[in-house]
Amino acid sequence: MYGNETMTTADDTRTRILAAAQELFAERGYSNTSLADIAAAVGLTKTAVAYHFHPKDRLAAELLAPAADDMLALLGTDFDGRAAFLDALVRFMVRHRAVIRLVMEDVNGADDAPPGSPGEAFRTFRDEIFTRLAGPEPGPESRLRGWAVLGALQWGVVQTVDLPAEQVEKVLTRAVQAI
Amino acid sequence: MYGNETMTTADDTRTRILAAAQELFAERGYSNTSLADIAAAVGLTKTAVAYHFHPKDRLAAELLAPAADDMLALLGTDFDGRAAFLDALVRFMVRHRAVIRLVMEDVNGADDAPPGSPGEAFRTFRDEIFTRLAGPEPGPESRLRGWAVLGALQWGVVQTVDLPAEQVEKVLTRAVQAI
DNA sequence: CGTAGTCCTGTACGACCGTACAGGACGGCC
DNA sequence: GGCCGTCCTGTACGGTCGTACAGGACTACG
Repeated sequence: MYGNETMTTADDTRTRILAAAQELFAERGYSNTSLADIAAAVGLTKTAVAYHFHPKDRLAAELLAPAADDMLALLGTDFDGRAAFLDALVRFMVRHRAVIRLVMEDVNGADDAPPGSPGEAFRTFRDEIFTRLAGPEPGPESRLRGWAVLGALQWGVVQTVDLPAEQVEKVLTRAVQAI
Repeated sequence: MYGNETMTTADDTRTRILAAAQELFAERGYSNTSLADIAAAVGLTKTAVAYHFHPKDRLAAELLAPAADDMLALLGTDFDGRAAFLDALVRFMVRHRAVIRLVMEDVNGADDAPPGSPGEAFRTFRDEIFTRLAGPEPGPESRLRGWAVLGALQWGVVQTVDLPAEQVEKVLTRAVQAI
């Protein structure tokens, strides 16, 4: 080992990589963040990062794993009334605000969704959430309001990661239910 | 020329390239759209696209030119009351909804803003708009509401390009003023 | 007819991306 | 000591990006 000082070894580097990647993904997006960027933020080479997380997807997948569980729970349960669903949605968004950008946007190139790909589940998630918000075959006004809610939540949650979760939750819940 | 049929020549290709680029930028983002993608959409080679718009930036710049004028007007004028400013902001967003994603997001890599670059003006624009919305040195609640408004506008406007502008304007104005 | 200018293709380049692979430094275990 | 597995570096490959450049097809103009 390097010395008797507090050592930086083991899979602690994994978590450091994950933390750096989370931050960079949040501010630049997935496809605009290279392995070299992440490596530089942690003080390693890009091959070292690739060693721990083999395809680049795995980084996103690992970051998204906890959110994925809550996603299924959110889509699986029946809420009585729109307000209840909105509450649960806000809670979900706030809880995973550090990776919400990955959920809502790119993961893969944001276009075609090769079926069975990791990012495919997330785009269908976004659409599913939208359907829950606006209903199936929504009219123009419902569509507008639905997207407005999603946009307000995403931006509100992403740009205020430094604020306490309860406060964000409270304010956004009220804002979103007013839409 | 090719024949006596309606000819596709001249700088009409320029506008076709612009149209295709606008659409692709809107749905995939600037940095995730290559010259080859645009070229394929118009039925040309990427070098042909590069011939008309020399650095790639120029494509974005040309698309953003009309919005840039309104940006300056929006920031330059003093509105009495938040409602009046919100009205003007919604009008701006709806009018340029086809390129709002470029205004709000990437144009360049979305990170550092090399001073004097084309995209720099747009990030400072977003921040300036936010300051107008939330005030200077805003408290947590104002920050949250400000970003929620911007998010609602962006998503609402981008995802409903097929709807008539007046309807979008009306619904979003009400939604945003409720936040 | 010749010449210039416009529009486009083909090819090639350097930079960067994610990935693969060989090898080195190191600790743990026999 | 010898050996193996883990963690990391260095190098290299194929692919894609934006860009530069030479040349061809064509029209317009003298």
